[in-house]
Amino acid sequence: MDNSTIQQPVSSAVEPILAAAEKLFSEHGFAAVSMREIGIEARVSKANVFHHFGTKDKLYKTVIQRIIRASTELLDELDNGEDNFHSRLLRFNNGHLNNILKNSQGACLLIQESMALRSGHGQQMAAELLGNQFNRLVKLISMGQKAGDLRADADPAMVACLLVSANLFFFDAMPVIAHLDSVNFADDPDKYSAGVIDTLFKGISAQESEQ
Amino acid sequence: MDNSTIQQPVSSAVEPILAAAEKLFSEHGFAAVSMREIGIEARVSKANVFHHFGTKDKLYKTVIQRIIRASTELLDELDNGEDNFHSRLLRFNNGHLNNILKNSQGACLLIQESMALRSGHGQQMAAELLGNQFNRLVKLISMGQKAGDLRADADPAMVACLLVSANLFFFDAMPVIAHLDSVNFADDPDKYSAGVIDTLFKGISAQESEQ
DNA sequence: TACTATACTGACCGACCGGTCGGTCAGTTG
DNA sequence: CAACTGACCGACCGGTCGGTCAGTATAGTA
Repeated sequence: MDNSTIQQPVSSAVEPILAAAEKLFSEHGFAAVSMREIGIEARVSKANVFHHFGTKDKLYKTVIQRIIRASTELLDELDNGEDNFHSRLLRFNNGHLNNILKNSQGACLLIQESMALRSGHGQQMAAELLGNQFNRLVKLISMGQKAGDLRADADPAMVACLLVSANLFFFDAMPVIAHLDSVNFADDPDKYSAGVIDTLFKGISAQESEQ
Repeated sequence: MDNSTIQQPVSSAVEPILAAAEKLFSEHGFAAVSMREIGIEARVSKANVFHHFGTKDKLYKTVIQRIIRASTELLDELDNGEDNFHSRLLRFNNGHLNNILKNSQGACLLIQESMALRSGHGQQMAAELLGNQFNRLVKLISMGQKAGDLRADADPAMVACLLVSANLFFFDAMPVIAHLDSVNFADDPDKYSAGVIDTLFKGISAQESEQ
């Protein structure tokens, strides 16, 4: 048969279940979502969810691993290009932010997971992902520093912290901040990202050279 | 009687219940904590928890309001002092970070609450608090800008974003980042805070004046 | 045709949930 | 002394939880 459905890896129900679980877990957290609700969202019986994933924990870990895989794949596409340091950092930062915004459900779940929740269902997996992304950014910054594009006394890890934290902040605090009249970049991620890079490059001090 | 117990506002059980609820909610989230567990943690019967707080939702909102009150009180102490802009910003940022670290349970709860969880048990309260703190910081930065201590083309709200996000990032991602060998400020909040201010003031660009 | 493996379901289980109930007890008031 | 109050508890309620199981539907194989 030459239908458009070329391959269906395991079963037609697995993917809807994973999508429903990712949506509900990210919206309400692990404990607040029941297997019955996931089955309803995926138009499948609760028993079938258990049939495919065994336990609630296994389903959750599968969801997290799927998010991590998608996230790293998206990030790999950003490693190409040989332009100068400033524009490359801008591309990386913009891509990182848009990556977060694109699948906000997954990002929400990973942030939940990386927080101090001691239960740690998938905590170490999230930690590994964030660590990898962070190291990659630090390496990029260090390269720019050795090439002379970045002042020598700046700490690459500190710069990476400022960049990543700015993006995470945009994602999960901007809905709260947006209504303040002092903020005019709430609805434009690209503008925000560019502003972050610009502010970070030029610094905020009034005197041009103090030493 | 002139005991040391001068006044006990309502009951001897209310405070332990609130403390237990704040601890458990921040560690595991709203849905993952049962009223029975809160009672056990507070060494009180579950029925007594309901006696004092009515419902689980009311207890949760009480906990959040208590955190918000404590947070704003701690922040009020930072508004004094008339030193120059740089050191004042340093003081504010350092105080903000230490404030978060001091009652990390409350901060954890507020961050959970301000995230995209659509349920919104105490979301608007958390949003109000974050908005107030943010506005206060923007005002401080604007004052420094008008006084000439800050370059005129910088956006105060953007600078505030960078500062607040850096602190939040330290709080909830540093346990994950700390193990990377590129990071050497993980266990010293003061050093981190000073580094953030320093990097932000001087900028990261190599050329001293590009215009 | 019969056999087998897998997807799938409704019915069901014990445990626990948020919340309520009747009732005990110490302290206060008159 | 009785009357009353609020803190407090064990027992219980209807309902939902994660998880199991017997049985059906379906497709491939021989």
